Amino acid sequence: MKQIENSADSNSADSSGVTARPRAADAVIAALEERIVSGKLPVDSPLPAERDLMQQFHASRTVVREAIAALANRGLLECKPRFRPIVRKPDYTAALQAIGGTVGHLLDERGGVKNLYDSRVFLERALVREAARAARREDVLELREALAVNEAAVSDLDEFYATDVAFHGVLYRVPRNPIFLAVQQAYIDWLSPHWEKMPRSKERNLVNYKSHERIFLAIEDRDPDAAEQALISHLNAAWEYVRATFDHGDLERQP
Amino acid sequence: MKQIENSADSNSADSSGVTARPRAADAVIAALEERIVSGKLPVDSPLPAERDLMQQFHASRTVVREAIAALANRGLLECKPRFRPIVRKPDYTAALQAIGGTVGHLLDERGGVKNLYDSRVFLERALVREAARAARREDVLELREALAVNEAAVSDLDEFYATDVAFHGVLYRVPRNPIFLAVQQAYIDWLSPHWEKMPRSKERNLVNYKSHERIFLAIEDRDPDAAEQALISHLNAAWEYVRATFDHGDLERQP
DNA sequence: CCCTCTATTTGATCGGACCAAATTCAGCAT
DNA sequence: ATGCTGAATTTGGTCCGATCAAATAGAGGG
Repeated sequence: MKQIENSADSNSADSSGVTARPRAADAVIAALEERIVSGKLPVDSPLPAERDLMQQFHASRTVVREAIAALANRGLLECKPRFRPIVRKPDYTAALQAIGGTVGHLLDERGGVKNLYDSRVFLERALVREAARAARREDVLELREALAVNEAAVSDLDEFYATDVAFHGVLYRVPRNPIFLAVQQAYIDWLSPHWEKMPRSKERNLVNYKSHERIFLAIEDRDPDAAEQALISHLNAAWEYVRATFDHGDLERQP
Repeated sequence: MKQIENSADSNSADSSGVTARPRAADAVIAALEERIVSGKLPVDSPLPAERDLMQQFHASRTVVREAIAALANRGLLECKPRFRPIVRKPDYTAALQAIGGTVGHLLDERGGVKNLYDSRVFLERALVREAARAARREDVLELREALAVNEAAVSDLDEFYATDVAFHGVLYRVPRNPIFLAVQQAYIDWLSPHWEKMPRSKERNLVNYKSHERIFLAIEDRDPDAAEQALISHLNAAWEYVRATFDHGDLERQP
């Protein structure tokens, strides 16, 4: 049983004690949300026509439409401009992608990129430590394989980045927590636009590959400290490279 | 200069090569977004009336309204039901709060809480290591202070949780990266609802305080390994406690 | 049975209208 | 002049009906 459940969209901020009269759309939103999460509306299936929904909910087209928009923004519906909205159940990856726009603005501020990159370094430090400590045999094998693919792509300026990402991706998979997968995807989505304008070169790729190799060897050796050190060197060097390439003010840290 | 910049809401998924004809609202959205980020519309000030906007943008009320809804969902506007939308510039904290609803659903799935909690443990392990390695004098002082406050609240069943959060909060502040502050807030927002139904007791508080003390001492000693161990014991014990208290299926991990 | 062309459905947008709450502001009391 | 009260006006929330163009379904031909 739903009680009040106001706030059609993300923001509620009910500072006043009294809950403002909920908008009519909120009821439709809640009803549709229930139908979606309960499975009455199957995932990946199209939503009924708007004119149907307004009859079912005894509501005007306006509120139905508003509800659809709200649910779309929450990720429960995916609507392409002139097509039927598709029912979706967002996972962590989708959730983080949903705030990509906001994060994009934050990255434009001074030190925005640095902040995000620092957090990535911080997380990956912990990831390599964990990998060195607790990676399963299969993880190590996967990492070795990713490393080999990475080496093979050193001369391929277009492919190397992908294999680079894939190598790091193995690290994110070790804890076997879907949250980390989503976080890596978020880092890729948000950081790579700022990375791709960086000039690529075979020499640079070789340096990066060597770093990956050091990281892998440390993990294989079950040496968390060495792995963390290798990772730090690797990512710091990469940062310094882009910083040297085009030093905008937006690279400095903003505390 | 904006080029096309379609997709009013979060989801774009432009799998087809051709960008679908953007909706009329998208133009208004882009225009308003520009005015907001550029500061033409001052933060914390109310948006012009809808009827004004429809004249300014030469658009119908429908699209203006839709644009407002979209921007609200992006966090650039904060609208209370019958009031003027307020211009906002969301930070990382607001961005994460915006996906609270989605995460809420993910937490209801089997192992959802466990996944999130595990990620928290993982992050805080890295945080205490970092604190032990690089905390400034002022950080240590702050931590000591937070510890003292925590101890003083052992008998106060209502206050202890707050001081507990505050103690951990100091750890999140050490890297001086606003992202971590936002992440902690997210953990609090998303996890505490699942925590608060846990019975509180002075004995339990004392145990937790002792754990905090061990963590603090290890940090003060500049011993990352000990700090990490203490943190792990602390959070694992806390988890086992809730697990023992009410073992729902939704606690097991979902890989 | 598959492809094509037409008829229908449906999403997007518009314009107008109504209501109730919010805001403004004039007028009155202190 | 200052502050308070209530009416007048503004404004957001909601509904209705209509139009248009694209999407979809269905009929007809190869």
